[in-house]
Amino acid sequence: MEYNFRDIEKKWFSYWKDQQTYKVKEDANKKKFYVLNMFPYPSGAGLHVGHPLGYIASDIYARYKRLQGFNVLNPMGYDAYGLPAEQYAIQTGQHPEVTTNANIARYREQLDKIGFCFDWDREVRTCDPIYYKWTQWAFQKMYNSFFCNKDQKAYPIEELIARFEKKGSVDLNVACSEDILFTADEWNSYDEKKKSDILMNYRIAFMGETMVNWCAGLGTVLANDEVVDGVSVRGGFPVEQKKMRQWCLRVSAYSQRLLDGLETIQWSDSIKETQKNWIGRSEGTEVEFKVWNDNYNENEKSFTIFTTRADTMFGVTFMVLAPESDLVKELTTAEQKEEVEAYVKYVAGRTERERQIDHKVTGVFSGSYAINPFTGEKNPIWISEYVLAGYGTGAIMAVPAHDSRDYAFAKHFNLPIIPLIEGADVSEESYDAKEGIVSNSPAPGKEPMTFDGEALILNGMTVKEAIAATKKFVKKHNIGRVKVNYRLRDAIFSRQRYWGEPFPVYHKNGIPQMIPEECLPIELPQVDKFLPTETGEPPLGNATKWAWDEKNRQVVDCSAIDNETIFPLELYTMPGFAGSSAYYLRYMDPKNEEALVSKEADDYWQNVDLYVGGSEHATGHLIYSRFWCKFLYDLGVSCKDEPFQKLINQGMIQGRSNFVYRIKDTNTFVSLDKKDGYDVTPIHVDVNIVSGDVLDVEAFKQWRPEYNDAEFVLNDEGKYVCGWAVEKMSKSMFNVVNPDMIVEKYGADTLRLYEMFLGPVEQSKPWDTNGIDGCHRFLKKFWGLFYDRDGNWLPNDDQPTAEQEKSLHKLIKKVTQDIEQFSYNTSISAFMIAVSELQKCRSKAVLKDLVVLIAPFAPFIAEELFQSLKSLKSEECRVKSEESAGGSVCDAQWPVFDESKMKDSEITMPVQFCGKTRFTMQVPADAAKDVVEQMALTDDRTAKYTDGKQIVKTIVVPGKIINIVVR
RNA sequence: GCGCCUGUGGCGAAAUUGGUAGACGCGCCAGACUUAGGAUCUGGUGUCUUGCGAUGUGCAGGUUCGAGUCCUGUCAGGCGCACCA
Repeated sequence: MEYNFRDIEKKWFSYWKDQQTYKVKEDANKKKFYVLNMFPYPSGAGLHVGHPLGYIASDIYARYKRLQGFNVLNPMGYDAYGLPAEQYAIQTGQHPEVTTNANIARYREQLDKIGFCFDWDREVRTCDPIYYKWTQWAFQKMYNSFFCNKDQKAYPIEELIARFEKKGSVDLNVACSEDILFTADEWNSYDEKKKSDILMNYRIAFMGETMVNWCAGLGTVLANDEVVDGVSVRGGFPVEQKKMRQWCLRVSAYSQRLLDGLETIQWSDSIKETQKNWIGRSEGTEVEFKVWNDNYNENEKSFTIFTTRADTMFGVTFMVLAPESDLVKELTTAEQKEEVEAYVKYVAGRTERERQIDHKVTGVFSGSYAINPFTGEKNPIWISEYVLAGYGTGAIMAVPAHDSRDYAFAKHFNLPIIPLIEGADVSEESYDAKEGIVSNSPAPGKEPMTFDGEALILNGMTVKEAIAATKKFVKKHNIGRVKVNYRLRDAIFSRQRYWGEPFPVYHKNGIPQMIPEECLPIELPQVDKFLPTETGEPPLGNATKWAWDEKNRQVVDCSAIDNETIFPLELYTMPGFAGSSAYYLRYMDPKNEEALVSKEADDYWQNVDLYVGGSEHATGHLIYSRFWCKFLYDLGVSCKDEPFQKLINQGMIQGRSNFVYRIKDTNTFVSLDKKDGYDVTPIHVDVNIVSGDVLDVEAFKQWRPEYNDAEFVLNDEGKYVCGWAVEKMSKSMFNVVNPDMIVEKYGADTLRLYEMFLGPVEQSKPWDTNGIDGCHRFLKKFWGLFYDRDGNWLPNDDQPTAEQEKSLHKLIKKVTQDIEQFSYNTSISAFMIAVSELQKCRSKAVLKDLVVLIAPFAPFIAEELFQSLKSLKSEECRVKSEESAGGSVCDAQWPVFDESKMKDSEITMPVQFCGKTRFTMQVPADAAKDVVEQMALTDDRTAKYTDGKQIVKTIVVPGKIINIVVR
């Protein structure tokens, strides 16, 4: 009987659906395992063969874990909000919801064909009000929380208010946008608006006037990870820096926890490294410098700089302020005013992209000086764009001898350079390394400043020691403080778009107000246009029913706004990462209307054990999700403070394009191997009419009208061979391979097997349909173990031979190990070997284990054969319980590896040279004694064999002894 | 510039702790069965050499009885960060 994958796959797909085979419930008697894929954005193009790669990898693991007796949660859903649907809506007027739903339906259809064990009852969609209710809820919780630096934990904002009422902001150590000083009396005297403004400074979700990435092309602000090289990731539109009032999340508060958490999770080094860079922790020192100029006497005005090189205090020759710094205005003297203003204007006119690409040395003198606290010298204060306003204090001390940027600046403006490290030559370039012995600190013959009679002397110390000594000194004498800086910025949390979660916020007399929790969700209103309004408001400004009736607690028509009881609702929407940050929690309890996730479900499922997705989310989703999780952990909603325990980044599947070669100015196409000697133009040809790089000539003629009368120069075998290249998989290259077509031609099991056989899951590789026949043949051979060509059922009650047992157990060991390590390609190789070894095996017991082993990879064929084998007695089937005795292969038990079955004629023994064990080798058991005697004769290099030949190395493999004769 | 990763046949790739390099698959070659083969089966297939044999994991060294694997340098490709003080 033929392996009829079409009937088999159709049959078991409906069976699994009818039996709800993949439905999971919390079960205290079973250990849980949570497998998760990054949920897809349902784009209009549908799935190509690259998309399911990660899903297949995780599906195999999920099925394997289930066969091992775990209760496996393997859900799927859709990240349904996003720009493409909205852009499409703007162009066509089609509501994004309509396109999104159509795309989801298409995705689902494609996914269903591949045989995943998803529990679709748990599906979530980020655009579904019952889902985004909890996105809005989490936002409100963040709004009503602040972050205590000392405890490294979020608390309710009420606790902060209570503290303000008692003690004001004195000695406060909480995460904030800026330090604000006020007493309890002052606080209590403030009006509601003032209090609200101050609290915004501390809330975890807050509205702030910040520098944002404004993308005019998209009409919205973007987060830092959505901008690359000064242009938007989506669309590639230029992005400029602009100060705007936006909702933000105080992600930076969690910097240290985000960094520490990386130590507790099993992610790839490269992703961890990327996140570490993005968080950018740097330990340094803040030092106060007093200002000296015509306007200020000494001691009147000072400012703070941040440095990681406290050891270089004696090498400071000038100071630099960021052009955007508030200090610029204060420190510019009257005579420099004009020049400084011109410079600041010039810098403001430079785009982010320009600043990133060319690092011009520019700057202007402010007219003021700063007094170095250690030398007492007056250093000029300059203003330059190479100092960033957003990092540290926006002001630096410049040490040109030991910082390349300061060096370039000093050379350009002819400022002094003082070397501080013994033997450092700074005549050509700066010495940036943090190595060497400090000198010139203080310079010979110069008296350093004293503090309570004590002076800082660093000469003779190593750089490391000098940094430590300076830190200690600075702290002791209150000149500054030890400070840890992070590069991680707060996330801009609002977008000027339509197709996103609306904020559960209304504005009352300039003060944002939260919609009462019990009124959530606030649903996205209907609009007739998806573009910004004529007055420049975001698209939600087009909504007519978008006001909040405080008294009746409901959304009402905008025309009713009276600013007494009815107020306008927020016009911004949330960004894409809002809905994707905590979706993994929602899968645990997707229908709960009372909570994001119930205590019981959260306690049972905890967090994701295995997360599979692309590495491109390293600085986006994977940071935001960790932040969100930590916040929910502080809140007591999640019992884990890391969302994803183990992360696998599947590689990208690139396209493999095919080319035909048209002879210039003709409609004749020449085969690849004949093209030399012709002047040809390569033309992309649809890979779906090419098989094994051989063009289907007739299909090509039909492909495009202009090729109807094409002529061909074929090769000697009468074939047209195409050229090929690896490119991105895209429609325009005609190299998109659709999984449906593969399933139609070869079946889902073959597709699954082949995608895994292609190479390591984590590696990027081009899709090449050419090799797929090998996997399909393997499944046919596998089928052939059970049915002969005439359809006779082959398995019987024969006892397996020792050889067959060995083949099986070798396979069990290999496959089990490989799945644990995600080396699916090598386990498929092992299957191929095992199947050839077991060609003659008729033993049901062995064949049954084989079926269970293949089930994670090729579930359809496994189910079919398993059901056929059910004529076996249930204990032989090793089915776990009576009630599931008639059940699916999914409920079978993973075969147990038995070391004793592997034992045969070989043993492992150590080989010694000169009394030291050099290596181990496998030898026939009965020959062991013999070999020991032979090896006992060894000296440092040679071993003598009984026939008198000199041998340098003896490797014994099963059955034969290979001697390598010494040269 | 700094940090991380990867370099193995015509192709995708294997190779416990250093121990037969190239498993397995594709492709290719030969043969069998065929009217036929983009079906199936069998055998072969790193390179050079008629053969014996030599040689071979980007390149150059080193450690070792022994290196794809460890160390140093170097080249190439990829990724991340990037006036972050």
